[in-house]
Amino acid sequence: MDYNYLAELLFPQITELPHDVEAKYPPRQLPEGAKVTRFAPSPTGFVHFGGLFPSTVGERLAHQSGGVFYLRIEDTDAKREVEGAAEGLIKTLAKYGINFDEGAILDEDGKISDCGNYGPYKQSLRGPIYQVYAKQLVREGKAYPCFTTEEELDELHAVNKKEEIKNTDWLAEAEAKRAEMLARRNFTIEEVEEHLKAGHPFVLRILANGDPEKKIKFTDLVKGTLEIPENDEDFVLLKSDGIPTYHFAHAVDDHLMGTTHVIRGEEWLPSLAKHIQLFQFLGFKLPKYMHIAQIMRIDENGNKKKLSKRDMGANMDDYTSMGYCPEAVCEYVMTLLNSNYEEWHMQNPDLPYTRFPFNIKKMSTSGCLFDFAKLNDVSKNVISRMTKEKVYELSSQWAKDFDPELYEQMSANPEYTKSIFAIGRGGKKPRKDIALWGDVRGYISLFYDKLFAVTDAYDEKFSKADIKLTLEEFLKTFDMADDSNAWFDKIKDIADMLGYASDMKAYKQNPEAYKGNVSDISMFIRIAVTGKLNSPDMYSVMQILGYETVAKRINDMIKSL
RNA sequence: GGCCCGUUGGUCAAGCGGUUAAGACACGGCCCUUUCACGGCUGUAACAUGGGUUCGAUUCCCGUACGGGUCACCA
Repeated sequence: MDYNYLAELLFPQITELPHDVEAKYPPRQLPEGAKVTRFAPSPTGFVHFGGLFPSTVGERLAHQSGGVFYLRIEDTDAKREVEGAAEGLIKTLAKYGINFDEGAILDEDGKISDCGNYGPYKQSLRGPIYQVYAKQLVREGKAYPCFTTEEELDELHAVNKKEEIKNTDWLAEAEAKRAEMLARRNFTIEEVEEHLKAGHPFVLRILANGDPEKKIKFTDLVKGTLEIPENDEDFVLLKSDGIPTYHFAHAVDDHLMGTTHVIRGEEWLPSLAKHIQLFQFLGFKLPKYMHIAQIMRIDENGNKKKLSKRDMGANMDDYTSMGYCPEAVCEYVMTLLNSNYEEWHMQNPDLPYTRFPFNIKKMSTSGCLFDFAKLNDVSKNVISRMTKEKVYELSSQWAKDFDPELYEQMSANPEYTKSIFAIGRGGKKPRKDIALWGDVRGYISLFYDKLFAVTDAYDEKFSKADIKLTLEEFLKTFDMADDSNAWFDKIKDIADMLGYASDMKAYKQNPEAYKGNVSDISMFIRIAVTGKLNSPDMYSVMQILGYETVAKRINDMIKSL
């Protein structure tokens, strides 16, 4: 077979040779040890929590080593592409500190444009480049055209749709595939010419030379040493529209763009043998690989499943609407990525996570479950460290978009709102009431007449007369000028007067001697003033509310009793 | 079904041939405390399983079970 002739037949329009292309992509001039990584999403929707993992790893590794982190858009499947997804992806990623040095970026108009010398960074714009290498592979007898249509393949295998794959007769399927592959390899130049003359589309397949009985020893930076069977499948390089498949694009792009470390999910492990073979055929140096474990969820049967699109917590945009700080999410991601992150953070509570020495060796090899409880804990700590100004700024920003009623109240008097956030803030042991901005309403609504409501009721074991008396007595002597001790002494006086213990120690020694204790008296007042059984320090609350409001709420309660 | 990967408390996980098998989250108790939150102390709870190798295996090897991934002109 005259492969040169075949190559001309298939790609008459391609005149460049691989070395012409190589000349346009000179090796990068980077310091020793600098890593070049990339994030390469396909623009098919929102950023997925699972996508945050490889992108965070890539970003950290590149920037920690003085290397380059770039974005490549893998838009080789027009059918699945979603309008505007790439733009959304970039914006969301930026929110989580994933910033690119190079690649597809947003210009001032919010449109995608290229930045850097190794582009284009959108695969749909790189068609001719792939074809140069495709043609070369044909010349070398390492790839061949296949005119079998998709429909014919479907018929041949009867089943190859995802849903039906479980019920497949696997042995028969394997034999059929084998036979078909051997048959399609036996073509003549004349047949090819006929097909082309008739205008039939073709896909370009690799001529696999692997023996699955033989194993390749391979070292993955996360998974360690792996043994995988050689590839013997004539997988598709170029689809019938001339656009490459992931496999081919991966080899050509990562080679040309100088990627040193390929970071991707472990779902790619099964196709690794294909990639190794391709790099070999193409004469490219294999990059280092890191296959990172998937994030899991629990399904209705209690089994772990890969966290996927529809799942709670998958869509990063949901974190924004729920009101999680990106910083908290990033920290949570770090705790999952590097097990010693928390320890480091305890020793360096004031340093941002970007200062943490991220270490590949500390990465887990098995998939972990997504845990909202842990995220909330991390998040509470992050927010508790913020100043009241910061909390006001971020929470009102959130409320503006997601809780307009709350926003209206908060922003009407920013200083007032900040004073609420000041309660128990600062110092060594700050309050941790807020995990996400969605918690803010519940925490501060009592401070706004429009949002205030009495939601907790008095326990029926207390007499209404006592409650009423407490409220009346409190109001008689309530003075905004009192300090917290004087203020509380007055409450103690009421307790004594009504036969409730004002001294907790005395009460504990002899509870039968009293109707209750000062905490009950406090509670009588608390429900009237805050509407709830639990609240932040009541003295502080009253100081913020002011005399008028406190008095009004107490009087309202007295009337309702 | 083939191939690949994985398996330490409910969750995230230290460990890398000899440990009372860390820590964090969650949960329970106690203390502090006018409630809550914070903080302090404390408790329950784990090496999937069977064989080897070894003086000794959570750690190394093999099998089994279980879980996950993948088997497209999708990435």
